[in-house]
Amino acid sequence: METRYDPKTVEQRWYATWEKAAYFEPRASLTGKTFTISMPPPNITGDLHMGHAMYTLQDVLVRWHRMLGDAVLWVPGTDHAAIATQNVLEKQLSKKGSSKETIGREAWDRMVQQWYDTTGQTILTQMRRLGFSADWSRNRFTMDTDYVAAVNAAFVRFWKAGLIYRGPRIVNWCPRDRSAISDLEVVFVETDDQLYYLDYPVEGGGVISVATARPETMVGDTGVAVNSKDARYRDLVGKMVMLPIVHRPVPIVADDAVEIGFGTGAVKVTPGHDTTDYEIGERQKLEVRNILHLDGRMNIPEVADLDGLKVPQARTRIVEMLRAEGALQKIEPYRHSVGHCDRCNAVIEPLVSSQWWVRMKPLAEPAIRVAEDDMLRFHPERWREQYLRWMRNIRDWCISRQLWLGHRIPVWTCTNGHAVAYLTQPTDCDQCGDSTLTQDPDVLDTWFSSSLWPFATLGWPDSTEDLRRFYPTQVLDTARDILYLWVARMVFMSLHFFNDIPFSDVIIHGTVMAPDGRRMSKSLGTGVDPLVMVDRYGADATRAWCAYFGTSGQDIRFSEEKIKSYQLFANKLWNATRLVIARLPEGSLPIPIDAATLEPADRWMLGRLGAVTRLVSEAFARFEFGPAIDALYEFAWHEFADDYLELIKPRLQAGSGPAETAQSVALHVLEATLRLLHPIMPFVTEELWQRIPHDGESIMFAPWPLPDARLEDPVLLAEMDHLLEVVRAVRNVRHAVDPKVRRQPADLQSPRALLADRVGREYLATLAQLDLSTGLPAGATTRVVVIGQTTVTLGLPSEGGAETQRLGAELRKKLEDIELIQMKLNNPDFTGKAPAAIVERERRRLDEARQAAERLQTLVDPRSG
RNA sequence: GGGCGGUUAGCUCAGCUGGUAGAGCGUCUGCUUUACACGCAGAAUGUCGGGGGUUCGAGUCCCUCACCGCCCACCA
Repeated sequence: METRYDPKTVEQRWYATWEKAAYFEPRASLTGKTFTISMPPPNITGDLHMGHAMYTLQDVLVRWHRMLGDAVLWVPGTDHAAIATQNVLEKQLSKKGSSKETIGREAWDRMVQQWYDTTGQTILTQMRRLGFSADWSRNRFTMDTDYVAAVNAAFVRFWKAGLIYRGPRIVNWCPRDRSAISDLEVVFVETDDQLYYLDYPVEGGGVISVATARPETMVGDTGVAVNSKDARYRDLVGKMVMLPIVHRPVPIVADDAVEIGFGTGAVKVTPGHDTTDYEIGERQKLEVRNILHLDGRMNIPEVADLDGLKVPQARTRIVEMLRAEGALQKIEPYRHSVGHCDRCNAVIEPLVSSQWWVRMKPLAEPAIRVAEDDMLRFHPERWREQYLRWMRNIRDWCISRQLWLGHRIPVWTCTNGHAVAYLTQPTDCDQCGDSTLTQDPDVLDTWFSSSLWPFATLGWPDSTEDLRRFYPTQVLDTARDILYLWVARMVFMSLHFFNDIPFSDVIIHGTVMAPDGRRMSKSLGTGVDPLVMVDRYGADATRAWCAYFGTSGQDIRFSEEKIKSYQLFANKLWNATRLVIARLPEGSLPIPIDAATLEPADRWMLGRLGAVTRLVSEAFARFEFGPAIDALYEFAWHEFADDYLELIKPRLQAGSGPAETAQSVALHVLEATLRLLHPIMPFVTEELWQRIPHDGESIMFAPWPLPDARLEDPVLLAEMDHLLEVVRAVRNVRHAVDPKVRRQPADLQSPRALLADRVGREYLATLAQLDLSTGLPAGATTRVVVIGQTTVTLGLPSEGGAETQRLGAELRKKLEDIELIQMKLNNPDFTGKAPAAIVERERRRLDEARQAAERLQTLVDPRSG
């Protein structure tokens, strides 16, 4: 074996082996249970980024459950991401001076198909490099024929249940995409703007002042609203005002949506272009006037000067006109949020348009209940409240988009005007038999189709074997930004179609930020390519980083050094394995451990393994991977390699008798540790596991280790701690006296090796009197070191220097501690009110501190001992 | 406007039901000891964002302020 672990070839080789052997496909369950995760489908346009690397958490879970013996299925796939993809393709066309309108629908569809065919698999191929054990044979795409059928089925069932309606309502209109978008796809950006105060003349004399950030919409005003409790305006309610410029009379109405304290307390109402105003208009029966074309330009034929202008120009022009009419009172600087399109960043223009809607109240109700009843659990738990808040305040969902890409709405209208939803293209109208049918031109919101993901990927609406076997799923892991867009919607979809939740545990993993704390983004140049990390440090190291930070629930700054530390960890495992199998004939079978020949160090090690096994299993069950990897790192590196392997080295080299036990214990612990680590670091563990004696074809299906509480021995643990303390003290003294000391016997360089046989045969009791002063050069002085109950006699060549001073400082600190504890124990409030166990512990601490002080005294001034 | 999260060693982060602060990286010292220098053995480093309070005792509970980040809202 090489002295270094090289992830590259190992990863490639094992991944190919696993995939070829169909290891990622579900096997028969040994537990009677299944374990299913639907992978959040990445956008087909996207490149792999750190967000996807976080899916490592899902792989950890599925790999763990495979080892537990469950039938495991992790379903991968991709989403067509209608708006995003359309933007990409439109950009391509515009580069060539063309557009989708120019090439026409047919050519466009071909272009889309070609795009899907060529880019579809890239991101999934990249995921393989991270070792993801998803069942690629079940890969799904939201535009697959089967999936389209599921989308249509969902739509038709909603339709039949009366949950879908079409109607004109105010929507968020993106003038660039020329499509409606849902509330969730509007991002609000704080903008420095201006607030305009306009004076509208009131019928019978006087004016009423209104404040607005959008003066250009005044040409669409159909009312002025005041709060009914506002004494200032009470007498004006019911009167008419005359709009400037268009010279159209509109009524003053009372509506309590108006805040008395804001602006002037009077609001111009533009039901056609403002969500709030639309609602006021509905309540007050105000006329809805449209003043915009679908591309966002002014549609105001009665004012030739304005018609066809873009909004900013129209605003300037209207302000001039208002000023000329004396209707502009003042302008104030104003900061407020302006809605932008999530995808193309254009300013959203609310307008009234006929769209398809899903009635949300009946769907939300059960979705609220499952979270309240804790059937649906969130990790971290606080996301439950966020989910509930959204679900409780939900509004109807606008599911139609005026795009050229996506699932067409399966509604056909005949010449007699009968609109009906069909699963497939109908030949004649259900209602009148008319055979001239036209399909609705709109497509569905991407999230309508993706919210069917967990069951549509398993074959729904057909009752397939997969659906029966693997649905509902268990865990859904994703980033928080699609909690409402996707997670919440999957919940109510599943409750509607299955009367069951789609998954029982939702993990919201932290978002990876750039090292400087900014958002990771390609445009900012702050993105980190996970594949570059895989190239540099290996997939295992990259995964370990994700697992470490992923489930803390906190956003995390990217730290390459931490990934690197896991690369070194993999290397450590590699070398520890080299040592353990150095004297083992190739092809050896597992060696059973003979309990009768176990020595204290062996029992200590096995006990520690049991404790770590328990800790890791419990942490995994709580989805807390950070503490799990931490414990495994500490255990494998420091306890197993640094302590145990050093202790048994002499035995390993001896070759027989106790050597065999040491060998078999070391192998046993190593093998179990590899299994515990496998879900997080699959490659290096498989490679090493295959090189040591093992049972089975792959570590992927090796049984998950069970903790053996019988082996955990607190007394032994305390004794080992004591031993290691003795070792440390001896080293310190040596270091104090002469940092450069190196002499025969070499054992002082490696006191653990020196102590090993005492730990073994004579047990720790021999430590009571430990003489390390033999074999020293002439002129050595002798020191006696007391550590707890152990006396160590050391022979050392010269007196100490700087280190003795350090020990002096340590002694002073100890004396301070003693004083502090003393004070505490002298306080009757403490001894009277604190629990007895705590007081007892303080007493013990005091004793220990005194002993330590004594020891330090000896070291600082050898003559005093 | 409302809500949530964060503020702990130089950096990145852990710290469960309150009992005198931990890890990794970095820094410093020594060591090429035949598993590993991608290593080993040691060391140093924190008024736990500020201020109050509860308590025998607070990083941990309560109040309050500040800053950073996120989410929600009919911010005319």
